[in-house]
Amino acid sequence: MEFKDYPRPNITTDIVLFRINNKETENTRRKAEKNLQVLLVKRTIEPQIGMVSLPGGFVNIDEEIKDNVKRKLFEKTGVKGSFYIEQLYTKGELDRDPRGRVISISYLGLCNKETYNCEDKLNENANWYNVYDVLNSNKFELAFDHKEILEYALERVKNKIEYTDIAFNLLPKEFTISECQDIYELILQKEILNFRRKINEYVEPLNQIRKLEGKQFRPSNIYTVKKNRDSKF
Amino acid sequence: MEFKDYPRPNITTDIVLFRINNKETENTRRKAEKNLQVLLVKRTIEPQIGMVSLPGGFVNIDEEIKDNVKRKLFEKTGVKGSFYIEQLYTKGELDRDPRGRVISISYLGLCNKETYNCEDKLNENANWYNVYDVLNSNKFELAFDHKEILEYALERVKNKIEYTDIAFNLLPKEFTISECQDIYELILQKEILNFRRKINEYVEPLNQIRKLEGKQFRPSNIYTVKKNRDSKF
DNA sequence: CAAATAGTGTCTTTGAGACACTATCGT
DNA sequence: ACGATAGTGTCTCAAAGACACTATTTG
Repeated sequence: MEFKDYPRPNITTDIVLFRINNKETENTRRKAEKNLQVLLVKRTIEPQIGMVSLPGGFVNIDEEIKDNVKRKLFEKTGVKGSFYIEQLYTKGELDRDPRGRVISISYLGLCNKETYNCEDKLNENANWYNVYDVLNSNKFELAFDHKEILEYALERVKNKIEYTDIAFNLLPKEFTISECQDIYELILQKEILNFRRKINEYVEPLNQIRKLEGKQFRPSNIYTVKKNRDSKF
Repeated sequence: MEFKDYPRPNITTDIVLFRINNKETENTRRKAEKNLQVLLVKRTIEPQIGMVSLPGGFVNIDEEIKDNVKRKLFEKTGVKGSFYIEQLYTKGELDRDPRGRVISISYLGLCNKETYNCEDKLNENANWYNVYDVLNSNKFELAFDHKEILEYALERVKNKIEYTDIAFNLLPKEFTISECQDIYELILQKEILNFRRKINEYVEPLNQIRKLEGKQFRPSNIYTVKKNRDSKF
């Protein structure tokens, strides 16, 4: 038994992949440049040539959606790995792509230097962009409705970071409380008091210290995510 | 400029439409039969004939997704109206439909007797079912992966009811605190203390009283949803 | 008055916020 | 000692929970 033939919409995926890329300066962390980045591709063909867009592409009829997300991500940007992804939203407005009817299933991804091939070079037109620059300045223009999707992804992270442990997907296995706090403050866009205490139930100290070369201040403990705590997710 | 032709997956929508249908008994509300219901359709054709399924169907290439949800809902069940709907999740596993590749965009709907045509008769194979009966007893078998979608919808409501005002979409414009509490308790599946106080910031008393015929107890005030409170959504 | 629901008062416990304090490194 | 970050102690205040109490209806 088969379906009858009729004109079908195109199906694509798009992924909003975030990473953190903070740069520390001289002898201070406070003045560090704090960077929440998203992976985008500069368009080299019409329509919307020259604009940046989320990596993604058409879903084959015999391909699982998640496999398509990973495949297209690699083809367009050179990035692969095993990082956190979750479905975001499906957009299908009639006029969202001038070429025809396209329904796009978007995904949110969170990676860190241990969960993707960060040593490899990116494809020619792929680049990591500061999220807030992309959203707020008009130096970069996002193709199609990708700005909307990016905003939605950021909103999702902003919400879920408050009641889940997704933030840790942006951190390597071992991290300091300050590194973790940077992430929360970057995403929530505000200073957080008593962070150490709030995050305490989620983390576990290894009994190791991380000394930073040439930094003249107290080294911090190294922590990992606590497993088997009673979480809702 | 057009897309090239290639084999495309089928796109459908499915809607999980909830309503509340409590029956009061004799002279008491406490012992009332409390009913959270979902609208399902008995399948009359293969595959999975005889099972119940969520109303839905194929998206036309020139049809907005939300329009398709409403259209298919009406065609399959006879229900129409202007009630709350939101997108739930898009499922597209290769083997989820034996007839071929089907990607389904599911929606959650919440209605009440004022927001849909409840006076009209339902289509022959459509019916309202108690949600917990459907999920927990094995009297009803849900077709395809619709049980998973129904569980997901219930989970979504359960979560959002705690931090949004979606619950009020299950109530008519005017209601009593007890009616409202019934909904929260039905969905969260637990008794709630101090409910009146918790809901207070969301509701506003009209200065009217609802007397119930033959009920020998204090009549309650009538409330509406408070507008213009500073909400996040 | 009794039965049943509607609605309030108030005590206790818990957790969030503010912020001062101690600890530890390199120069 | 100083500058910078790491980490703790503790006070205050507001929200959540428990539960006893009052109010209003009809038979």
